[in-house]
Amino acid sequence: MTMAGEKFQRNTRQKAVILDYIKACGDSHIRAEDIIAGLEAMGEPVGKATVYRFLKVLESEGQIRRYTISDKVPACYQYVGDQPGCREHCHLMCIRCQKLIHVDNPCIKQFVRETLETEDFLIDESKTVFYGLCRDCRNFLKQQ
Amino acid sequence: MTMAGEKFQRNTRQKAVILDYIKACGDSHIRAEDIIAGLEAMGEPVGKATVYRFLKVLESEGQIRRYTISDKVPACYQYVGDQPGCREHCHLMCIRCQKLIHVDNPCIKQFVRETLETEDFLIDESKTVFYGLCRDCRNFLKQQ
DNA sequence: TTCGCTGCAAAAGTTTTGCATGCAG
DNA sequence: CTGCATGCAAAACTTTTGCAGCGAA
Repeated sequence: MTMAGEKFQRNTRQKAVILDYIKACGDSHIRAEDIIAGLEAMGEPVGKATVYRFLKVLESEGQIRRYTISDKVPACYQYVGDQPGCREHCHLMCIRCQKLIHVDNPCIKQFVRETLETEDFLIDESKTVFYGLCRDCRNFLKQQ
Repeated sequence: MTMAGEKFQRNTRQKAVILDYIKACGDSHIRAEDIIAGLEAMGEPVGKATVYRFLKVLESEGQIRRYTISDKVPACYQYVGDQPGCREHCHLMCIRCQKLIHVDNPCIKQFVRETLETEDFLIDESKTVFYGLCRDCRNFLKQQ
């Protein structure tokens, strides 16, 4: 018997190794291709379609987060975990070195409140990524 | 004889109608496909490759801005004009209906300033997309 | 007469889907 | 048994590229 909105999920070797692999990557951002190649190298090959399908499930469950840095680069994924507290902040990402910085700024909280009032739009702050250039990369580019 | 970094550009009918079309769209975001279809409908057909190639040129010149809202949706373009920065803004996107809303909020400007000071991180506000649910979609989900 | 520009088709590259088979429950 | 899951290949889709011919300067 399944609940209304969610589909019953079977436990398979493939799902287990995919999730383990993502968890083992910690804070770093990995692409679907990394998972496929990594599991292949570990002697636990999983089909490409299976990986993409399960990534969608994990994302909809909130277990992982999907980042679209740009459309020139494949999407990246990151393990979030079950603790809801870690979702209450947004991120800065450097478009050059892909460094990720956590941000918890009152301006953003205020903006989220205002947007709900003025636009009637409920922002999910945890999905927010600000793109730009970090200090190191700006210095590097200056020297070019 | 061309300057160091820039390539000499020839004036052609295609470039003229493409740029005119983008300008005529004003503030709205248009996709490459919109331009191709629009010009086709106007009796000024331009090849797909030509459109994409010229869009890249216009973007590198700063005449238009390119938005990658998500990789589920094609890139959008907008005319900027001669005063880059004057239309700097970010976006709200509904994760259910994919509606896009323009936002020009002082909280965000403030956040961008603070982030440059405290994190030494230079945010490109125009690349920012806040994801969430619009009023219509929240009402729809409530009724489920 | 240059040599950048155009347009078509094909390629590139990530993500999705159809379908036959496999296997968890 | 049931029917969701898997894996392969093909498709879907946006964007890029190769190339022969065109045309602006």
